Order: sequence, then structure tokens, then C-alpha cells
Amino acid sequence: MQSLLRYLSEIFGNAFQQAGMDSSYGDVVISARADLGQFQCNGALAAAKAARQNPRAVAESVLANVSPREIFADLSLAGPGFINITLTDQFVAKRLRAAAADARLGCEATPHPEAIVVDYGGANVAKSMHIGHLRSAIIGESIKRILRFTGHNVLGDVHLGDWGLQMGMLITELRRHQPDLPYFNPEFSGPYPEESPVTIEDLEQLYPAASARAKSDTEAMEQSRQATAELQAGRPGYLALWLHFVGVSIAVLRRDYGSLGVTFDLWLGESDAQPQIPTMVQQLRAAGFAELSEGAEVIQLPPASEDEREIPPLILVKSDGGAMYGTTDLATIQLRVEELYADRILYVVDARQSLHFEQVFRAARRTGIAGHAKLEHLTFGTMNGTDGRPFKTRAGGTMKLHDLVELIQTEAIQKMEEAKIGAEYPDQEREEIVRMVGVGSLKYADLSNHRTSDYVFDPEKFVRFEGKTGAYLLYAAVRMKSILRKAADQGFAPGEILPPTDAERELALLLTRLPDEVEYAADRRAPNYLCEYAYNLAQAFSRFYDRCHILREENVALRGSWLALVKLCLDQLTTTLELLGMEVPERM
RNA sequence: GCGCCCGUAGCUCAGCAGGAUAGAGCAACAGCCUUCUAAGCUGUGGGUCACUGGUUCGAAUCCAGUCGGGCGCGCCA
Repeated sequence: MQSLLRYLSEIFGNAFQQAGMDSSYGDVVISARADLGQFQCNGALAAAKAARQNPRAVAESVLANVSPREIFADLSLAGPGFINITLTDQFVAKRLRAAAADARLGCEATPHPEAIVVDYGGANVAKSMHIGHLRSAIIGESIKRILRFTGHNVLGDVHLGDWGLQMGMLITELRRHQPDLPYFNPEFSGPYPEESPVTIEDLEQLYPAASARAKSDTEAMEQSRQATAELQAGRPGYLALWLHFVGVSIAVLRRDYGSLGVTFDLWLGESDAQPQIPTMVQQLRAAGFAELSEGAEVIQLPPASEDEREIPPLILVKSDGGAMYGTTDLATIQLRVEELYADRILYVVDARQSLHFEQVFRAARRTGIAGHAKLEHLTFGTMNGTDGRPFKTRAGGTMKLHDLVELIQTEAIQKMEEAKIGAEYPDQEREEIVRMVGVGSLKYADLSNHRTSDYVFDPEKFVRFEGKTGAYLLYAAVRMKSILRKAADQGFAPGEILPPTDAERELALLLTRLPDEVEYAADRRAPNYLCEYAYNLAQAFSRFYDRCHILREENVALRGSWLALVKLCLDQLTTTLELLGMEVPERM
């Protein structure tokens, strides 16, 4: 089914065309003046300007050409040339019946499906996830779901930080503590132990220690570089050790991402691109893209057109022969294009990496590595504390993701106790509710900000469950479920959706919007639009709920219509929340 | 120095491919539970959209400049 705005825009586009003007002027949008109409078309103003005509006269002639007319309860001209549009209740009801009968709730799948890789998460081996990893995971997960829902073939890749200097640091640091391990003995011929010599706790201690040491001690840094080079050259002991680091880390990452409802199709990492690098570099040299500069090999990236700016070259090979992360990213693009047949690769990464991605993308396009694939850096802003500085705990440290999830769930438990809700629920169900409410609140708080803006991360505030919060949305959905359950118990079934009256018109109109809202969010890769829509739905439902006592309604047809409306509302809200990565409990 | 992003209500944020009277939540104040879950609903007050200029019939939205804030800028990732 064609989306409503598209359908209306087509009608007005045709009307403009018949009046001798471009159909693009026919764009219909939600009205900014609900008192004057449900929708509006402003194209006559722009068309009049282009044609040097009187805008009201243009609007008049367009109005005369509008067809079909019977779906409109009112079409009127206002102000300098606005066309205000109000649909008949019959037509609205017809749209809703069609949406309710459709498995996709009236959302058409894209006619041009692409193979899309979404690169998000970005966790590192040996570092436990902290709140700095939150946004990429939450935003990336939502964008993945949205694009998948719109009909694309989407693969989510965690793209682990499992390679590079940090690995060398870990190796040297561990050697410092346990030099007798067989991994460090060049004479050792294997096999190496299957059991990891370190736990995740060990790694989390080792990493900051190693990092600090390398920063202050040039000799330690040199050793780390050396170890990194040897690892990359394939020294068996180091490789075996590294595999343990990765294995131990992934187990914990799966748990942490899992607790957020974030799942990946691919658990690839920087290391997976390494085998690709030597031949790729050879190809680039052969094709004349590599250039010697200050001992390193670089790819120059001069502007190719006026809208490109000067940017520094991409370092392809360091002066010590090693690869930089830009090289790894290039090789990863090559892999995704050649082996995953990616048409498009999206990177959900902090805005501070903008320059890096600009370099990588430009290099990938110039050299042909990207092929026909489109590359997009979907930036997101920094999470600051209430003081406007990057977020820190009271103790001044970074808050671990695990602790944050726990904190917010503790709060959910407290809220339920205060409201005297769920005391009689089985323990397991109550735990599930707490998880869904806690994680949902956290995600909604994050996603309702536009992804590109920096925002203040205030746990005290996110934990509140009143107002425009995830908990409010879940609460609304749960009330819908409750009504439908009680209706079924009493033998009341949803019936045919009738033309809305004043009591439910607001809700009914909102329910015609899902396809346009999803498309809007998908086009902009911006989940916050869906957050807004979900909130509007929940609010419109709550008002309707307050005004109309559904189960007490004695008119069977009306009650059936209302129940069908609740059902459709629940389906749409659930779908929208799913696209945001939120789960709805049966009751709460 | 160069570049990127951002200044909207007391606070946190939407809105920005130009459109009519700039929205929401929180906070403040006033109401609504013998009725489908009050984590709810209703109402009131609160804004020179940082500033200046420009483009336009029309600018929070586009352009230029100024001020203020954040971030980034070749061998870490």
C-alpha cells in the first residue's frame, strides 16, 4: 500500500501537472495548523514564484484539478496560497482497515533493496564496555533494524578492535608479569595450552597498566611496537596468546551486548582484514596510488571537485612497515565489497572520527576499492556529564556499561515496589519486566536525541519513569495489551474499524502515518523521528483511553471498532519500539 | 593556524531538503482515581530561536560575518 503522504502528494502532483506545472510542487505534508486542516500543500507558493504568477490564482487552478475529490471532507485555500486538506472519516477508516489487514501494517518494502553492512558497536578486545560504547551500539542496532524493516538485506558487524598496537601492549605487559608462560618462549614448539592464561578481569587490569606504561616509558612503547610487529608477522606464541585475548573478550562482549538487546550477524574485527592487506598494498603500489612521504607510504587525497576540501593523505604503510587503521579500514571495505557484495556500508561511529572516515572513503573511491558501494559515516555526538564535560562517575572514572544497566534496573525495581505493582508476579517474569523497562528507558533516552547532537548523560534523569520516557511507552503498550486480553476474556472481538468520531480522530489520523515515519527515519538514518512518533502514538492512545471506556461501551459495532483501533495501535507501537530496539512486556 | 560540529523556555532536548500562531518532557502552580494499570489524563504560566547583516512574498531553518562552547588535524585506534 502506498503511504498516505505519497498518495496525497501524487494527487496534488497530478493537479499541478494538469495546471501546467511540475508535479514536484504537489508535496503534501502534515499540517502545521491542525485547526485549519489535517494536511497541507504549500507548492502553489513556490510554483507561483517560479512562474511569476499570483500564488492564490495558482492554488485555485490546482484545486480545480484535484481528483479524486470524494476522499476530501474539506479542501480550502488560505493565506497567500496554502491549500488546507481534511480527509473524510470514511477514507481514514478505509486506510486503517487496509493497514490492519496488512502484515507490514501498510509499510511497503523498498523496490530497490540493497546489501548493506552496518558497522557499529566497535568494542575493543581486553577493554570492558563502558558508557562510551553505548551510543554506537544503541543507534547502530536501531538503524540496522529500520533498514532491514524497509526491505534491505542488512548485516550488522561488530567490527571488533582486536588488532594493532594495543595488542602488542597487552602482550608485553603480560610478559612482564608472567615471563615463564610458553607463549613467550621462542623455542617452544607447541602445542600451546587450550586454557586461557588470563581472565577478562586480568585483561581489564593489564590494559590500563600497559597503556599508561607505554605512554610514560619510551622503552616500554618500543617493546610494544616490537611485539605488535611480531604478532603481525605471525609469531606462533603471540598468535596463540592473542587468540585467547580475543576469545575471553568476546564471551563478555556477547553478554554485555546481549543485555542491551544488541545482536550482530558478524563478529568480525580488524584482524580479519589483515590477510588482505599485503596484496591490497601491492595492488595500490602497482596502480601508482602509493607515494613515499617522510619514510611512510601514503595515498594523496587532493580535492577532485569544488565541493571537496583539502585533507591530509592517508597513511598506507608506516615507516616501520606496519599497517595503520586506515589501511585496515580500506582492506575491510575491499572484503565487504568482494565477499559480502555490499552495495552500501554504514559506519556508526563517533563524530570525532570524521576526518579519518573522509580520508578512508576518499581513498576507497579514488582507488576503486569501494567499487560501486556507497560509504556513509553516520556520526553521533559525545555523551557529556551534567557539567558539560565528557561523562565521568562521581569517582572520576568511566562508568562500566554493566554497572549502568544494573543501576537503571535497580531503579525500575524500586518504582515497581513504590507503585505496588508486580508483587504477585513470578520472580522470573518480574526480572524480565525490570530488564525490559530498564534497558528500554536507557535506549529511549539516548535515541530520542538526534544522533548527531552531543547530549548530557544524566543517570538520575534517565532513571525517571514519568513523562517522555521509554517506560511511558511500554506502559501505554501494556495497557493496550491488557484491554485486548480483558476483551477476549469477555468474548469481545475487534471488529471493523468505523469512521472516527471526535473522540478517536486524533489517534486514527496518527495511525495512518507509520509508513511515512519509518521512511523518514530510514532516509535520514535517524531513529529519533521514530521516538517522537512512538511518543505521539502513546499519548494519543492515553487520551483516547481516558476519554472512552472501551470495555464498558455497549454499542457492539463501536466497541468492536475501538478494539480494532487499539489492536492496530498496539501493533504499530510494538513495531516502532522494535525498530528502536525495545521489547514490550505482557504486563508491568 | 586550518577544518568540522553546536548555541531554541529555568533545566534537558525536538523542530532545520524555507511556509501560517516555534513544540515536548522535566521543574512550578491548579485540577482528575467506588470505572479497562494514576509509570496516567486535563489546565495555567514561561522563548528578542546567541548577535549582526543578506537572499526571499515568507528565515529557528539558506548564505556571510561576529561572539561563545565542543571536537579534530601523517606514522595510536
